[in-house]
Amino acid sequence: MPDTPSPSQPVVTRFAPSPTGELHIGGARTALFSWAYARRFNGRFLLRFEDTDQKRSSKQAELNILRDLDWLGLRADNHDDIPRQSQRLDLYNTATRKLLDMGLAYEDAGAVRLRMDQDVSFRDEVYGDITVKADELEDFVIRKAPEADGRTFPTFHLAVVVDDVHMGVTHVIRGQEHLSNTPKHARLYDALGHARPIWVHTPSIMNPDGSKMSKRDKAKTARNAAQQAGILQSPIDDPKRYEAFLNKDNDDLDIALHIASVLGVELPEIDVADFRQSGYLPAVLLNYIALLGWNPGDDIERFDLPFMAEHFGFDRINRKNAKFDRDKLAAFNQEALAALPPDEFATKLREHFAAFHTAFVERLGDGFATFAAMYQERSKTLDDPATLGRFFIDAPADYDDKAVKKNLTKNDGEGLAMLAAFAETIDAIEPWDTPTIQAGLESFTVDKQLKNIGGIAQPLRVAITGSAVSPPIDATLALLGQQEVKARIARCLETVHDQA
RNA sequence: GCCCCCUUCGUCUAGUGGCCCAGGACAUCGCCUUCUCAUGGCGCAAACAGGGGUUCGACUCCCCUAGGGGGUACCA
Repeated sequence: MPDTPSPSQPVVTRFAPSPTGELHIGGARTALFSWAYARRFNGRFLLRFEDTDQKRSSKQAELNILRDLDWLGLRADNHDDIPRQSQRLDLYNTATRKLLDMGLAYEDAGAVRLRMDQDVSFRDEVYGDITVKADELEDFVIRKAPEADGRTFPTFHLAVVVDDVHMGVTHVIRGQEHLSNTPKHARLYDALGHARPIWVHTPSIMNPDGSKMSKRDKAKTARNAAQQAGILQSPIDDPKRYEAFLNKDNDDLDIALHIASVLGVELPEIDVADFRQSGYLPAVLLNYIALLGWNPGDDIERFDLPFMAEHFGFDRINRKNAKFDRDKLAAFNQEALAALPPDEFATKLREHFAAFHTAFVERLGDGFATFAAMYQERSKTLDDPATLGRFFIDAPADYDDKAVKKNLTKNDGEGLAMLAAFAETIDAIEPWDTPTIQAGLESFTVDKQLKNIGGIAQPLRVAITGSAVSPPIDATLALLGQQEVKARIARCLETVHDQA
C-alpha cells in the first residue's frame, strides 16, 4: 500500500453542511473522508452549519444531521460547540469592509462584489493544477443586499473562506461541484491576505442511470407512481398543492411520502436516514460509500473505520463520478449481518423493529430471538425479516397460484391429501418444539412413502405462509405454535378445496 | 452558447511504458450441497469509448472527436 506523505502542519478538516434537509449520502462520504484524514494524522475534524440561507435553514435539520453523523460514528471534535454562520455576521462584515477599503471589492445595487481581474491558478489534490483566465471570471457577490432589518448576510463564498480561516481549517474536502467555485475562494484568500488551504475535491455519487442523486428523485418516483396509478384525488388536505406536485411545480416530500404509503411503492434511498430505515448497518454504509471514489489498493474491499483512520489518503481518490449500486451495498450488508454473533444480530434486529415494525416485537414476545435466528442468514437488511417473515404476524390472506398448483392441487390434489393426513397427526406431536416436529415430519415421510420430507414440507409451507418459501419448516412450525398451525392448515384445506 | 472536469467488464474498481491476449468485488449465467428460500463450494461469460501520434514497446504519455458530469445565482 503506497504511503501518503505526512502534511507539514497540524491537520484541521471540516464538514460544513447547510441545515436545509437531511444528511445526503454524498455529504456523508465527504464527512467520512474529512474524518478519516483528520484521524490519520491526529488532527481535528470540525463541524459547522452553513446557514447563510436563512429562509431554508432550520434547527430541526441541524438536529437530524447531528443524529445521522452520530449514527455513522463520525462525531466531530467540536460536537458540543458547533459554529453557525448566522452568528458570525460581524466577521464577514469586517472582511467585506477590508476588501472595500482596499478597493478590491465594490458596491453594486446594494450588494458587494469582489473584483476578479486576474488569472487564478490553484492546485487540487485530486484533479491537479488548474488555471482559470481572468476573462472567464466574473466579479461575484460576496455580500448580499441588506435584509429588511438591516442585517447583511455574506454569500456562501465569503462565508466559507472567512470561516475556514477563522477555524484554522487546513484541508478543504468537498464535492466536485465546488471545483469551479474554487478560483473565487482562492482569490478571496489572496485578497484577504490568508494562506490558502489544501483543496480536495471528490467525484460525485450518481444514480444508476447516471443522473445526479438528489432529494428530488423521491418526488420523481412518487409522481410517476401516482400518474401510473391514476390517483386523481389528493392524498393530502390541500388539493392545490397536490396538483402542483403532479405538475412538477413543487417536490413536496410529504406528498411523496403519502403517495408512497398509499401505493406501497418504495422511494429511492438518498439520505442517510433512508438507509437507516432500510436496515443497513452504519459500518457497511460507510465501507460502501468509501469505495465509491476511493480504495486502498491491493484488492482490499472490506474495511472499517479504524482501517480508514490508518490508511486513508487523497492520492487514491478517483476522478470519475461513481454510480451507486444498491446490489453491492446489499451484498456487503448481508455478509456483515451473517457474520454477527447471533445475539448481537437479535439485538440489532430488535432495535430496528422497535423503531419501524413494532407489531412484530409485540406479537413475537419471547420468540423474537428465535425469529431473529431464522432470518439472520436470509436477510440483506435489518428490514428484510419484516417482509420475509410477515406470515408470522398475519395469516396469509390468499395463496399464491403457482405454489398451490405445484404443491397442493397437482396429481389430483396429492399435496392436499398429505396436508389433511398430517393434520391428523399434529396432536400427537408433543412437546411442540423443533426436534420433535422434525421427528414427526420424518416418520410421516416414511409412513406415506414420500420421496423426501419435501413432500409434506412444501404443502405445509403453502398452508402456513401462502407461498412456497419459508425458513426450515420444523423451526417455522415451532415458532408459529401448534394451535395456529392447525388453524392455518384447516383454513387452507377449506379455501383451496373451494378454489379447485 | 461559453468555461472546467471526467472516460478499463452491466456496476464499483486494480493497473503509473514491458509483470496485462488486463486482476478483484457486486450483479448475471451454469454446476454441486439442499424440504423451499437463503447460505456455502466450484465454474463460465464479460472491459482498456473511437481516431491519430510518441516509443523497440502503450490501458498507461500527447492531440483530436464523441459521450458523460459540473459551473455559468444576492443557493449552498
